Amino acid sequence: MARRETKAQQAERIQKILAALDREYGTEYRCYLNHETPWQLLIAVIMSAQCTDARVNMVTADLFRKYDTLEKFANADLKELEQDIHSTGFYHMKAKNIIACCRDLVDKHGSEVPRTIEELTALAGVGRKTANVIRGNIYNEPSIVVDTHVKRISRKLGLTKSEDPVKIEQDLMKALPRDHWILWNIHIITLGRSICIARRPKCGECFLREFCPGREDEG
DNA sequence: CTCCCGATAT
DNA sequence: ATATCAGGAG
Repeated sequence: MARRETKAQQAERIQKILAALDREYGTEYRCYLNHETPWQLLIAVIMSAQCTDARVNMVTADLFRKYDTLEKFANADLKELEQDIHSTGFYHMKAKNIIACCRDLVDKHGSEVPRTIEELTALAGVGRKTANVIRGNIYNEPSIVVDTHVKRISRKLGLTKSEDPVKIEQDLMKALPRDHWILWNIHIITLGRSICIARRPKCGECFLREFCPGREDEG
């Protein structure tokens, strides 16, 4: 039976992982979803569900020119918006949610994007993951975003054993220093897109290899 | 739990 | 053909 690593050992390993990520990717936050305003980011994140950010950016390039105000989204024609965002997938639900969400922003929030988890998740199409993206990116609130990459890679790195996003978020808050919470998400996405790819992870060329209990030995 | 769903890589 | 993509609603 494999010996379990102690708390101190794990803390030391995490420090090395964070240092390697900072060294490789830098410490400046960057957003992969193009936007100029908070409400644009909110709409982009709603559309990013089960869709690549590159695809969302292709759509928003035209979309944010056509609907250049929050009010235009709130008053958009459903069928027309469905066609406008068709290529992001799940377009019936996303279009419906975007309109309902923007109506709520206009009617109940003075056309501003709210700050709290409760207010954000009360919006149509906004779950915990989207709410945490807004809190971290727009309001600079320390928050852990658990998306598909964070879930997969945090599990591989042995920072959580859970499948539940809320539990993963809690585990990561305990494991990671608060000042790395926001950066963890974007660093792990960067890693997950280039090296720790879901279908075929390139463990042989991963700079976290020696710190990763989930690495696969390739022949 | 199921369903939503197109685009892309393998 | 199949897995995967900055998930969320019912």
